[in-house]
Amino acid sequence: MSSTRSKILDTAEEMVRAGGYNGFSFREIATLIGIKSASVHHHFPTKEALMLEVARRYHENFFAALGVPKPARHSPEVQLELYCEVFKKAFQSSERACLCGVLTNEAEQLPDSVREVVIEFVQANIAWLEQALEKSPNDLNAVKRAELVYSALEGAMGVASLKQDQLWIDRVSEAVCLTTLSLI
Amino acid sequence: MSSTRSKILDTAEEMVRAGGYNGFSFREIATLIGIKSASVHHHFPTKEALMLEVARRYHENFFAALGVPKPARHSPEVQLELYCEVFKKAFQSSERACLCGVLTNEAEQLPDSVREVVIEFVQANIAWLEQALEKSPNDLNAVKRAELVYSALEGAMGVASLKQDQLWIDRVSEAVCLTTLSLI
DNA sequence: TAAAACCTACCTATCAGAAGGTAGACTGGG
DNA sequence: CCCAGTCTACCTTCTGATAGGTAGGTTTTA
Repeated sequence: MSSTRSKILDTAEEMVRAGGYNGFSFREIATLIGIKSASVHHHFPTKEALMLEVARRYHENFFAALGVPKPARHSPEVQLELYCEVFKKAFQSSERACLCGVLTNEAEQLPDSVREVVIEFVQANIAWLEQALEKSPNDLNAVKRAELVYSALEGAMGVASLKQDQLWIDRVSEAVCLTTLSLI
Repeated sequence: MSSTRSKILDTAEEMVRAGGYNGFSFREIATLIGIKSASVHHHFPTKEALMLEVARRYHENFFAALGVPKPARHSPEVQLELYCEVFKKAFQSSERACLCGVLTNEAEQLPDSVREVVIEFVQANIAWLEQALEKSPNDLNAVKRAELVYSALEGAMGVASLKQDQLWIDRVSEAVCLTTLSLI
């Protein structure tokens, strides 16, 4: 409940989403929240530990917003729209790309533990989408559809943050909803 | 001509694709090609100048592989498959994500000049796809289709490099070709 | 044609600043 | 008193960048 601790996590998340793992420093976080870098080390001993907790928290929040897929209760259309909504909200919260999307594009230089968390995020997304879309009538199997949807939204979020244009996500979301579920 | 110069560009490109703009240094490039960092500065005075030339070269090579879209001569299907092929080849060349895709996810911390080159790359891709797809029968307009295709392939390339799995691009390419052109 | 001037590509040495991280001391509330 | 939270002070390593020098080739000019 230490408010400093969550301020550190908030600031770190924003900075990673702005410039990646190599784009933030203990000193800068400290300055932004008005403490010294040694105090940040008190809460998170290493950069890897801090990054790890930021990534885990992001994962949790993301899937909390998403909920459990309910293929029995909601149509694929409805669930796909919900999925797109969560990406839109994630973007709106800071006008920046997905934390794990950013980390994905630095994978090779990431500490192993962080890369694993990112991979888990991807797999959790695919699993969610597979369940949500499995009943849609389509000659593409659920895995391929899921991977397309996830790739498209991550890509769209990156471009939206590059161009500072929320409409990119809106248009790609619309296109993804229309095309993904429209095959015979 | 100067082989050192192109070695620097090659090495820098690989390092950026591995870890972004903040993921490479003059010293590391120099060490990898067997010279001193001051000699890298002789060829490229600043990091921004080096990054700029790497990005411009990548843009050129990418569109050289793509060629000019020929909507009169080739069907949208054929051209979309060609487009996916170029992404596949770009991945295969180093098992890494698209240079501009990586830079997209660091946009905020990039020098302005570099960010502009990245934005131009995105716009050139959309323009190419719009031309290639404009004749496809579809109730989605060409812009939305183009943005979906580009977002999906950039996203897929990121995940493919994260998971070191070329099949991600193959599957997303297949899905994108099937769904994008299949509406009434 | 020979000397002077210049250019290219590298080098050594160095800088100031920022990075991640550590040790030890201070402070205020339970 | 204890201890979480913060501080000062510092270390080492790396960063982008600069100054100045050297060897060798080319170009200009007297």
